This record gives sequence, C-alpha cells and structure tokens, in this order.
Amino acid sequence: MTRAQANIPSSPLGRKITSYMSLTDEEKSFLNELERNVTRHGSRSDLLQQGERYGCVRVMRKGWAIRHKALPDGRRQVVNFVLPGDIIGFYCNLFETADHGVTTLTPAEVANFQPERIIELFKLFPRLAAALAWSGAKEEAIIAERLLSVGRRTALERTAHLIVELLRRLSIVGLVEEGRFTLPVTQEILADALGLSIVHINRTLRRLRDIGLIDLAGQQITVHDVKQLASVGQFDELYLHLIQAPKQLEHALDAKSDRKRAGD
Amino acid sequence: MTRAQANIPSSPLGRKITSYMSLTDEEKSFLNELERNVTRHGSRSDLLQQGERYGCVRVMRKGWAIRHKALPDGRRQVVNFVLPGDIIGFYCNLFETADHGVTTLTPAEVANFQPERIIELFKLFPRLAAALAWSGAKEEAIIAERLLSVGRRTALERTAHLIVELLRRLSIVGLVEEGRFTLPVTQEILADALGLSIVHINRTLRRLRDIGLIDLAGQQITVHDVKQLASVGQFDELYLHLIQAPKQLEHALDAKSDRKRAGD
DNA sequence: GACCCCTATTAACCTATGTTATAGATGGTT
DNA sequence: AACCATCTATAACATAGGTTAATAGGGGTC
Repeated sequence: MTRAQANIPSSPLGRKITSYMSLTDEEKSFLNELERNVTRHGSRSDLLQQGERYGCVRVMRKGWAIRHKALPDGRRQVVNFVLPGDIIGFYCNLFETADHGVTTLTPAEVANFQPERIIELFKLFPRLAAALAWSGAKEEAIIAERLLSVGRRTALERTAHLIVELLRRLSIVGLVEEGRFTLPVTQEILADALGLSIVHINRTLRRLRDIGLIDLAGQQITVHDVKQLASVGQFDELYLHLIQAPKQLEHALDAKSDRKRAGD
Repeated sequence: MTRAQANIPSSPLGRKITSYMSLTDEEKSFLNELERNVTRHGSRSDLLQQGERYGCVRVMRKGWAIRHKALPDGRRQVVNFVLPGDIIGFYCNLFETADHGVTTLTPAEVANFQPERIIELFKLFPRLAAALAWSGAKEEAIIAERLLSVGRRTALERTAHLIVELLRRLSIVGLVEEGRFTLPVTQEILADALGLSIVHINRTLRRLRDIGLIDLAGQQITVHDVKQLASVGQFDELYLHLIQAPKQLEHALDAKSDRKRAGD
C-alpha cells in the first residue's frame, strides 16, 4: 500500500485531485502538461507583488509561501499559507491586478501556466473545473476560519488553532511525522498571520511550551497532544472535514454530471 | 438611459453578470430558469445553519443577510454581508456540511436551485462558469480584505472601511442615493463583523459622527465625504477595482474561449 | 397607556495585548 | 575568529479595546 498505483499522475495538483476524485487519462495528461513549466525560486522571493499585473497561474510543488496584504504604512496581514500542492490564487487570475502579494518562505519549486488555460480547462474538462472550484472553496473556508480566529479567538486560542490547521494540512501531503513537522516561519510571520504583535506571539508560544502542548527546536515543531491543542484552539471538526478530501464530491460529479437529464 | 434594454435578463444574477459580460440568449434563459424558484423569508430567519447539510444554491434577490461562524461558547464572527444580487456561498455547495450559518437581516426574496445545476452549468456554459468563478474570487477578496481589517486596522479604521465597502457594493446594484443608504444592521452585528465589542462599536460610530464623516438616523446612514472616509479606512483602490466590474473579463472570455487554439 | 423586549448610549473600571528597549542566540561571510 | 544581520527572548510600561452596569429610547401588544 505504500507504493503509488501505476496510474497516478506525476503532478502534485493531479495527485491532490486524485485523492478525492478519479481522473480519466485525458484529464491526467492535461494536468501533467499544465504543470510542465517549472521554475525554481530562492527563499524570501516575491512570486507576485501587490498591485502588480497577474502573470501565470502557479502551483506550489515544493516549499512554502505566504499570501499577504499590506497597508500603506507597512502593517501587514498574512492571508494564508501556501503549502506544497496548493494552487496560488487560482481564480484571482481572472482579475487585472493583484490585491495581495505572494512571497516564498523557503526555496520553492513552482509550476506555471497561462490563465487562458483555465478557460480552456473550463471548456474541455468540466469535472476538473468543478474539482478546482471545490479547491477554491476550500481555500475560502480556510480564510474565513482565520477571520474567525483573528476576530474572536484569544491569542492563545488562535495560535493553537493555526498550529493544528497547519498540522492537518501538512498531514494530507505527507509532511508530518509523529506530530513533528518543519515550520519555516519566523515569529514575525506568525504574528502577521494571527493579527498579533511579535512580542505577544513570543509570549504565547512560550505559554504553549510551558503547558507542554508543543516543543520548538529551530524550525522543527512537535505537537505532543493534538486533541488537547485542538481543544485549546476550539478547532472545529466541520471545518476539518472541509480540509480533508470528501468522497461525496466524486459521487456528485460522477453521478450528476454524466447522466443525461431526463426531465428536460 | 434609465430604462433597461430589451435584452437584459430579469434575474438579478443575470443582470449582475451582464454588467461585465455580454450573454447569449441561451445563457440568459438558462439563468432565468435557474432563478425561477423563489422563496420569501422573514427578517432574522436562518437560511442555513452551521453544521447543517447544504440544500440549494441560493441567490439573494431582495434583502440583506449575513454569513457567520460561531464558536462553541457563542462568540461569533460575521464573515460577510450578503447583498441583493449576491450568490450565497456558491462553491460551498460542493461541501457536505456547512461550516457557517446564513441569516437574513431583513425580509428577503431568495432564488433557489439544486447544486446539480452547477455541474450542468459547468458542462453547458463554460463562460457562465468562468463568470461565476470570477464572482467567487471576488467574494474571497472581500473576505481577505476583512481579515486585513480585523487583523491590522484600528477600530476606527476598520469601521470606516466597512462603511465604504458597503457603500461601494450597494452602489453597484443602485441602492445608494447621494451617499445615503439603508443599513439594516444592529450594532451587535457590526461588532461581530469587525471583531469588536458592542460597546466599542458604539464609541467608534460616535467618533465618526463627531468628526462629521457620517450621519446616522435610524437605519439610514449618510456618508458625507466618501474620499475622507475611505482615507480613514485606508480603503485600497486595487481592492475597489476588484469589487467593480472589470471589462477585461469579457475580453478574456470572448477572445480566449471562442478562438480555436491554433498551436495545438 | 402600561408593559416588554430589544437596541443604543454612556460611564467607570479592567485586562489582553501593544510598544519600547535591551540582551542573547544563531548562522552566514570574510 | 571577528563581524554583521536576523531572529528570539524578556522586562517594564502604555493603551486600545473589553466588561459590567445602569439608563434611556422605540416600537409592538394587550
């Protein structure tokens, strides 16, 4: 069971979609071709700057990045973390200019394709389009949950929540081992993600360590008791379902899209 | 110029899309048919409860609603305001259960259709699908901007920002007259939208009144100087472009989707 | 017209978090 | 090994915004 099946596509995007929906060979090869053009970037490099024209649609193959928005005076909010396998602002590419920036946190490998391909994809592969729409909805759900965090959770709660969120998302792509994962993130970035000051994030992390919920060693973070951490962060199981792959999407697509509507 | 042209669809959704993209007759009649099933709801009624199974895809024809998320202990965050013409969580319907609730703030008229129709739409009308995708991206942009507000703007700034946002969005659907519009919202709801306490929202509104930026009379709010209010809220012009309808989407769709790709 | 519920308003007080400042780690570079 | 830039850590102090509580208005309804 550890080995990939023969037919699994090589693209991270394809692999991700395959985890909740079976793809035809045509769909797979379209996706593989989409991701053919791969670029490499150093740590802390801007893939997109706020106010810039959008270029390509990008898929993160390796590494981390952040999507962030800034105010004129420099205050900054990290909107979301881009993890391996994530699409970077899929639908945003329909916009003229970017309302946010994207910056790598680690050396990164990124697949690029032209936005026109999206429309092509919509015409040729409706099931893929729906799958990607689902993916986009998931991202919106994550952002909304972060809004709830920043608006209504205490510093301790929201920090705990974010750690659990990252743990879950990284688990799906196999980057967590025994509750331990790499967190290539400075405290400043955590602060900007959680709407806190850097000093207070430091205090809060210390408290989580003192309670014994987490261990930090360099960029390695270990979560000792996910259940308890999730409970501190009031991590919602519903929202968790969203992050993980729902089998029913496949059913919906297979059952509903391929049947000719009888009533009309 | 005040009269609608003959060919404009009667559905709010169709009218909204028409504002940035021309539709074929087939597309229009599909949209009109989508919105045939209209239901009416009282003020303060739940269209969707957090944790519930999704039912229909809904389009707001008349009235206001909020999308909100709650913590187990009752703390609540308003994620977004649903205004006339808005789709209520379009892509969310691909999920199994709702991670948020939707509640009307006024008597409302809502069009309902089955989520299967989305997939049908993806297959039959790729241009509509892309237009709706764009609409979804816009919503994500609004939520991300609110995250920036709640995370990094002061109470005064975020309140000013929200008022300008609502003003802009309502302008598009013709619900603002000389800087005045109806704000069918209690201070508790404003507080929940902005991550503030009800007392502090009250203080902040008072300050905005004292400065002379707004007038409140019952549910009528008047913005005297939008420019200045926008500047207090550090309202971003980029983000504004997103909210308003970009002509380039039409060009992208017309030019790119209808041309046979020569190279392949 | 008295009663109620809901919402707005304000004052007084409190606390979670921000700010400023300093020192110590860490890691890359010459 | 000395240097520099970043990052973490902590203390001391400041404040934006939260909490509690009390009052007042406004619109139903019996």
